[in-house]
Amino acid sequence: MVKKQRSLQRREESLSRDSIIEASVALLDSGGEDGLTFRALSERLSTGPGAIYWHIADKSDLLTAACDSVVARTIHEIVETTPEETIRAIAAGLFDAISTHPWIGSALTSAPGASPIVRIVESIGQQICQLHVPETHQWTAAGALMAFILGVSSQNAANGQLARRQNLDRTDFLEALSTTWSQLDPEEYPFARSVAGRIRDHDDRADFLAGIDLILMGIESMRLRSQA
Amino acid sequence: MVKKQRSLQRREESLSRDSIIEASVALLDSGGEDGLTFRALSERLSTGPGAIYWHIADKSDLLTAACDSVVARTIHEIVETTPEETIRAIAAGLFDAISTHPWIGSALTSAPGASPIVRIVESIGQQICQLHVPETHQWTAAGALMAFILGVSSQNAANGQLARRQNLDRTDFLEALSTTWSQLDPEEYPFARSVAGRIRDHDDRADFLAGIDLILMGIESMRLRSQA
DNA sequence: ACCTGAACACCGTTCAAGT
DNA sequence: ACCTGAACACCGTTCAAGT
Repeated sequence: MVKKQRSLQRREESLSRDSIIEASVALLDSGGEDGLTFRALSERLSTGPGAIYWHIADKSDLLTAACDSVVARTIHEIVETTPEETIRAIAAGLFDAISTHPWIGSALTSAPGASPIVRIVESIGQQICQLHVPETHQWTAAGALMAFILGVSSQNAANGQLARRQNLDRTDFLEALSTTWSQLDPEEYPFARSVAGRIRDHDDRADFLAGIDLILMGIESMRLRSQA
Repeated sequence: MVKKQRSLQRREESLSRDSIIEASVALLDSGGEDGLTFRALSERLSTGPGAIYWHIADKSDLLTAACDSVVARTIHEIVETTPEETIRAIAAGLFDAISTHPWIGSALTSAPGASPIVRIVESIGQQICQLHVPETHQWTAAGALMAFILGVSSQNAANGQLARRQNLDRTDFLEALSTTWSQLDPEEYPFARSVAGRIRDHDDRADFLAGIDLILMGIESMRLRSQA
């Protein structure tokens, strides 16, 4: 009879916004942006495509909600220490999350002002306040950090997706990119050629965190200057 | 007979990669990302949808090519002065270009390593070299600037598109965003609430350029530190 | 109130057939 | 070599009809 109760409960698990979002995240993770389809989704949830529209407005709503669920979890896991360290932790957490769920990158930039963005702004902004950045500069500092984090992370995720589409691993992909850049016209592309070698064996994540430190240094300079 | 020659010439203008890209940019500008369709494109070029595939690999190729044509034009227009000023000019030029052609933002992030990105890296990198940033840090500096420029510009463009979709102008949109943020839960979102007012009448472009200065300050700190 | 699934109006892409 | 346009295999979304 335990069995009976179990299967009864299971059948009572009706369609809900949360279960739809959970299934969407799974589909996006396994099949990328193209993997999320109302047909694939309804099949996975053993229902019809129309049923989903009772709980979700449209595909954009669905994508933002899926995005928000991952962002919320990521930010929730951050352990707060010093402001600088916490900002680095937020940055690294989002970088890794976007790396594992590459679809987040593009979903975030097409949902400005929506809840996932607000979560990120908030978590960064609270640390900016604790750094004693004057009120008039807080938005500049938080906005710059957020844009940088999302910008680099999305770019990195896009690299990974491109590599996967070409059936290469990360090393082979960077190798190929490095080779292409090193063969560019020396007259027109001296810089790209000169950094081509460095690209081959660089660590995107370390570079990213170095960029964060760069901005933190800039924020410190700004703070000092505005005090003078 | 002049007339005859003219119309003859005009008919001889057959389909070419360039004319396809030009038409694509026009469609993207007027109808956004959804406006670019092989059917709409072939109609505009008075041909069949299949004809386009003779000159272009697929839609992704088409989007990257359209993107590249705008980026190339933008970078070409930059007048070189001091390294810092030139970097600001590149940044402002790209910000404005992405503002006018909002579809560039998402197209750029989904085409990593492709020619438009290389153009941008190159133009920024050349200035970084002139700032006497040590070789080992050049890629970090150029990469950080690029990510920031593309990140903020895309975000800004996405804001504009969202506003347009809601039939609001920029002021009304920021007004609405500010109101939403000011009504957030004070316990959970103190920062977003506190900057809500500042968002209403801020200048995205000025904020963006302030962010660029922030990063330039960070690069200067990095350079000084690595010399010591 | 919530779900079903056929139907509608689209897509990108292919390909035999033309010139 | 280049173009045509019908056809294929999909989409997101709607909506009468069910429970």
